Amino acid sequence: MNNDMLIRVTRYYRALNRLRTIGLEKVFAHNLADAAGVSAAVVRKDFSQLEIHGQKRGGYEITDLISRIGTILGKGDEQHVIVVGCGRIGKALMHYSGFESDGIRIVAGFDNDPLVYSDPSQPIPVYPMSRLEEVVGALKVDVAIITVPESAATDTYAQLLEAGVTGIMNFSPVTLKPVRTADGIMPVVHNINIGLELEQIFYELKFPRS
Amino acid sequence: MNNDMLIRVTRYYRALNRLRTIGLEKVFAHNLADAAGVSAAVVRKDFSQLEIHGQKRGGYEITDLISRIGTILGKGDEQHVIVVGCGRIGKALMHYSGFESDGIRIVAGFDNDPLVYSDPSQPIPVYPMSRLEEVVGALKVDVAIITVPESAATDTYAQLLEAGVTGIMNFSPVTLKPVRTADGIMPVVHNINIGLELEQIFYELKFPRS
DNA sequence: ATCTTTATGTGAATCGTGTAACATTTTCAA
DNA sequence: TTGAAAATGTTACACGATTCACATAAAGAT
Repeated sequence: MNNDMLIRVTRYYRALNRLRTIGLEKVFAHNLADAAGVSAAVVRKDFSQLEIHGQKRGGYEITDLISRIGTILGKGDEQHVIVVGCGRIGKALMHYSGFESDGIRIVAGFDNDPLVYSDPSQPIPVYPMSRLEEVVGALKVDVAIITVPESAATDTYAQLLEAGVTGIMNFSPVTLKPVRTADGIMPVVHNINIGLELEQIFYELKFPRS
Repeated sequence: MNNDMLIRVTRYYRALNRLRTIGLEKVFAHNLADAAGVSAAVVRKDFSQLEIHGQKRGGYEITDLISRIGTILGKGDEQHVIVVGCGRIGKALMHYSGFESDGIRIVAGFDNDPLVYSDPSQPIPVYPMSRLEEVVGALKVDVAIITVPESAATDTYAQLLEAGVTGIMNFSPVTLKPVRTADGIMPVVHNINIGLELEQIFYELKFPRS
């Protein structure tokens, strides 16, 4: 499955869950198209490739669709994440409650500041970086969010790979590049650069496309 | 200019600034390619389309390149942004200092909680939502970051458009769609959905592509 | 029963983008 | 002065993804 398609399918999945809670039972291609911001043709094409079939004229049954897509997306178990770098942004993410509905749970934080990692008021345990490998091994975590300062990002990235964390969401302005590890694993890295994103917005406002 | 290309060009721009501070004067296509995580052919092609020309065998002069790309990207004046929703994430962004080097400044926050908007310890003034239009007009802001809870996102979006803010970076899990306004302006909306991003990482780990 | 409407599903056409190959130009060296 | 090496710049190509068009099937209406 393509990357763009993956995003769309995940959006379909979310939209379907919302529609189900409202009480709907059937859904049409153009509904999902609206929800995901694409055309109905794309939805049908996606489903065609995924071998998902609806009823002609009747649309798709939401319940079936959810379980079908859920399987494709590998849903099921709760997925565990750690936050490395518990400054303001890191703490904000640790407090963020919106992940739960996606089956994602933040299980630990890491920071080198004793004032942070020994603070019992945190809702989630925070450990010093020296315990990274130990905790990651014990909790079987393989995805981490990096919210350390720019200067520490590269080192942190290396330590995470060393500890066996192969999924990374990086909020630092440094662009981290995936490089196959010694044990032949290609890490998955998503770089989210807020400054870059804002710059793009300014550019698009200044030079509108259409 | 393409969206992907815009990202690359912005990356080139950043890399160039870093290289200049180090003291370099010339740069080659493959240097920038490394910095932006693409191939050298892409860099040359980008420059070709932008009508940026280097010296054969000599590469590109960094100073020229920076001013050239700066013009293309519309750099120059400092760009002002507001943060709407001053919860944990909003406050974290208001404190974040990494924007300055990009010429971006957060000039105000908005929140409906009096405990927040009357707190003088904030580094940046926070106003109640009722003063949105007034402040936006006075400060001539046209880009906002939305960090309100999911339930308030749609309303906030409408209020921002109403106030004349046409560039939006949305951190709420609701996907906001750009719709041409009454005065014929097409807003620029970037939805950043952290949960979605994490889900993608889990998927890619579970079903590796290569 | 037949006709119309509605929506799916798929094959073909189109569009855009990255890649690769190569010609071109410059520099350096012998 | 000639040749080799290094880097640019452009053209052609291949691939993928989206859109279009249309066949197909079901439901409802008259």
